Amino acid sequence: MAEVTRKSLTGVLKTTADLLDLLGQEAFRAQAYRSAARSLEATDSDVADLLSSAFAGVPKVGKTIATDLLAFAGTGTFAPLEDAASQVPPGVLGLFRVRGLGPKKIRALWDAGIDSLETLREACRDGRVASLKGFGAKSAASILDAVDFALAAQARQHLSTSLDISEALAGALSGLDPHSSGDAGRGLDTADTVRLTVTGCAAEVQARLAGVAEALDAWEDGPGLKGRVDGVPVEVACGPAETRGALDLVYDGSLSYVQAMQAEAAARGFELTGQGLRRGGVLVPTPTGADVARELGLALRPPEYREPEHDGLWEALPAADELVTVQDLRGLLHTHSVWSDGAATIEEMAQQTLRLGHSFLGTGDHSRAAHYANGLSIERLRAQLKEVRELQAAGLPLVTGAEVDILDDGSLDYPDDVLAELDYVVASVHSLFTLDPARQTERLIRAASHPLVTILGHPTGRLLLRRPGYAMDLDAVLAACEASGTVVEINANAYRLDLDWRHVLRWRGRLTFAINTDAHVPAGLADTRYGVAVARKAGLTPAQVVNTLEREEFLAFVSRQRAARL
DNA sequence: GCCGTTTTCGGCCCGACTGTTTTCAGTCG
Repeated sequence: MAEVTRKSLTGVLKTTADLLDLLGQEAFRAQAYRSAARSLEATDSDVADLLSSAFAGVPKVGKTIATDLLAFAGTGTFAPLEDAASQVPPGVLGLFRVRGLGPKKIRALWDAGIDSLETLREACRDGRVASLKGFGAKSAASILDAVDFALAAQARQHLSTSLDISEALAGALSGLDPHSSGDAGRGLDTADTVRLTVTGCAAEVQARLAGVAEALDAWEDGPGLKGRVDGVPVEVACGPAETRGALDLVYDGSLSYVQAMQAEAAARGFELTGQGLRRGGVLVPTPTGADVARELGLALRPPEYREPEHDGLWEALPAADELVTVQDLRGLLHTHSVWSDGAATIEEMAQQTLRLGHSFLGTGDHSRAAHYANGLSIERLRAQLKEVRELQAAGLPLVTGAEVDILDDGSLDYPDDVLAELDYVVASVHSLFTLDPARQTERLIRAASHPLVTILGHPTGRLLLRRPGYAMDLDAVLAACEASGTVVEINANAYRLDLDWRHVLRWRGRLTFAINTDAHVPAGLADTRYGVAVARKAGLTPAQVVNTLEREEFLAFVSRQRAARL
């Protein structure tokens, strides 16, 4: 079997929890597996250490779960999951990906003979769902929408998943010059297949990947292999050094860009394929993509700019070496701590920020309306400010902030005099996602125009592959940000990536952005790489990203922003 | 199932919203 990862450990725990809920077991038992998964996500220890210490000291992982997880690492079988799964048809588990369906409703559907996303879609259409007890016409319609979303999403992975797998494969292929290709290589927010290119032959790739990928098979057309890692489809394309440039270009994509390049090549009497660049059937050596472009007399687009949205636009965008990088980010803003729903102290988060090479941390815990997230009352916020001042006195570079809930009417969850005590303010929506579009737009415009709001947090509320953003007039909200000088967040959490790069691309030059991790654990502070991928696809330079400023410059920026609104 | 103990078992986050009901169950953040 493939090696256990943090993701495979937390995956079996979460799936077990879902199944126990579905089987009607005591809710707290399922919750225990979920808590254990969350705890494993939050711990900083690597998987090897966790296993060798038998999970000693990991909160929420007791004797039973620790023993079962160790057995899973050895045998690939997690006993509680096997037990539960044997009682449930495999397709039923997929129903947990449908928004609005929980264990009780899924159980009701299963009892009615609906046991997969496909059969659920049919049952929504033919009226069976609407006629079930506890369901109705409105439920059936919203479930159908959610099923279509889930079916479309199931073939794709988050950028973080794709890059994790890509890097694991690259490690196994070291020496063959592995290159992250395909959607993830271009920094796209989601990817269908994880693709790599290497210099070498298929037999060597196959030998290297034994034990890393499963179900490895040679391609039928051309040199390469396909297989799966953690259930995710992977493809490795390979070839000799003299065709590597063509290989990279073709497998990097996008499809429309490659087809355009192939058409340009044909117009010049060449044939461009993954097997190389040929003229009159004779191979033209092209070790790099730049060589291909030079032979064809074309400019080579940076991989970031190869989507259809960049057509006719990319030449006016900054060159790749001018785009913002993770190293350019000085401050990590909008972060959580144990004060609300984070898993680490402010001090631990700040230390990790410095270890990653950034220069300051901005606190950003939840405000009082966020009960579920242990949001801070005004009294607790002031106590937190006192702690921050002590940490600052001890030499930690911090700025104070909060992620303040935008209330029903667009007002904020703390009064102005409290907001004014903070160095910066992120305003975010965490409630009333289904407000009618006109009211939602009005609500967000009001919040974005508030004189003390520094940054509008995760502006659309989307969760990639899970739910679309709230219905509203996004351009009207972004125009309000432009008018009031409010910074727009690029939430770097790989499950959000909100604002979407396509909107950032459209609004670049008119807005200032912040690349924020929204980290709840120290490891989450490294999510900057995903937010930076968004910014690069949108052509952003460091000057357009507010948290490339050093601490004092950032504080001065906020002062100017506030002064301009008086 | 985990935790913290009154060391043997009770408590584990909860308010708001939605669509279904006919007073509330289920889901979400």
